[in-house]
Amino acid sequence: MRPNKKDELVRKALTVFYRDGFHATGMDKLVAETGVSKTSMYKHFRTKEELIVAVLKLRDESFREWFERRVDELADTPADKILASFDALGEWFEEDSYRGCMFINAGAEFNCKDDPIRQEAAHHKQVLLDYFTNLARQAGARDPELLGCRILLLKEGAIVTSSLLGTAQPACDAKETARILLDEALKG
Amino acid sequence: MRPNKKDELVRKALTVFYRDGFHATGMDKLVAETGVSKTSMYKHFRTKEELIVAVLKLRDESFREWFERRVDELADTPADKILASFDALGEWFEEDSYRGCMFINAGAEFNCKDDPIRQEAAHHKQVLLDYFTNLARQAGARDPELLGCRILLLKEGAIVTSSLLGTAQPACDAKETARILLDEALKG
DNA sequence: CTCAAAGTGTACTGGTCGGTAAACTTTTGC
DNA sequence: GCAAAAGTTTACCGACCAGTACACTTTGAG
Repeated sequence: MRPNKKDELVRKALTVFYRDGFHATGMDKLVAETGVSKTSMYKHFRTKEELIVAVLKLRDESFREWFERRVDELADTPADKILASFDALGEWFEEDSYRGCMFINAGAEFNCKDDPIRQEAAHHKQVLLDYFTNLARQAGARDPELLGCRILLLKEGAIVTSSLLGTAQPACDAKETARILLDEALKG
Repeated sequence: MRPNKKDELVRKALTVFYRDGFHATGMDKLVAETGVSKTSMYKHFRTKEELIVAVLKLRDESFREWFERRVDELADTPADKILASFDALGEWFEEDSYRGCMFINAGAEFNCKDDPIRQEAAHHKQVLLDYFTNLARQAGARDPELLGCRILLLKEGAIVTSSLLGTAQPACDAKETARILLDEALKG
């Protein structure tokens, strides 16, 4: 149970930060909701910012792990995986606890360019871009980097729209749009 | 100078909220940065939330006014206006003060479903959706609602991506993507 | 069994939060 | 020119903010 308490803190803090936002979540609330004492928190993380960065690192890891696994379950070929990405997103949008993308939210709250929190968010998007670009390459797209960019645009757009309008419909719209882009990238 | 002080307060508060975020901006900072006394603020707006809603209403109005005017300057036909939208966005992304979409940011900070701030954000996106749908209809798209949705997805995706990655490039990517969607919606 | 690491509760700091009270000055309409 | 409306300054409220100090208990490895 040695490294568990720290991980447990990060895991529980993730839930609260995602639900209520970063600035709106004080360390006192975290103490109340995680059951971890404040003293212990500040033994693991020197500042709230350090804790948030740790939370984002966990989120990056666990989201991508879930996402890529789900896509693999839903489709076999690279081209189908690209389309299935939006089915996976749709499932996410329909969760009760869905609150948009944590990295977009973090970027909205911490605007300073060189903020490590913001850099963590940028990193997450970059890794997802690479994921889509790889799928595009494997699918035989004419310009994999370009198709990857476009798929990412659709994904981010679908997240923001579904979150603000409170419907999972954008996932379907994005999927059909992706189909058009995929066809265009594979033809000729 | 009767209605001016209130409008001036909202206008200046907009700048600060956009730059620093909503929760990170206290009323005391607003007093310091706007030159309007706190007493006077609370005479116009009963709560901080009311002020934020007023700020968002102004933002909705002024952003759309700027955006639609700029699009009209850049293109003549409805189809070209859809494409020119992304040129206008690109100009916005390159402004030093660019900090992403204020409504996306507001939605990230205020997550409660029935929060008036969130509803204001949803309204803004809905009005922009209508704008794109109208352009799509005028352009003779097969399914204007569908094309409108897709253009909106690209726009939101470009905003989020450009904001987090700190480059205006997504505007170009989105424009070329929109061209493909437009062709698809006009052909046959 | 023992000792150190890891965890705990409680109380505290100085500063900021959103919001209010009261007494005063300026601006405006008639 | 006079009253009301709109503005101001200053001081204050209780609550919460991030972060610390200290004395205490639990836990795990040798």
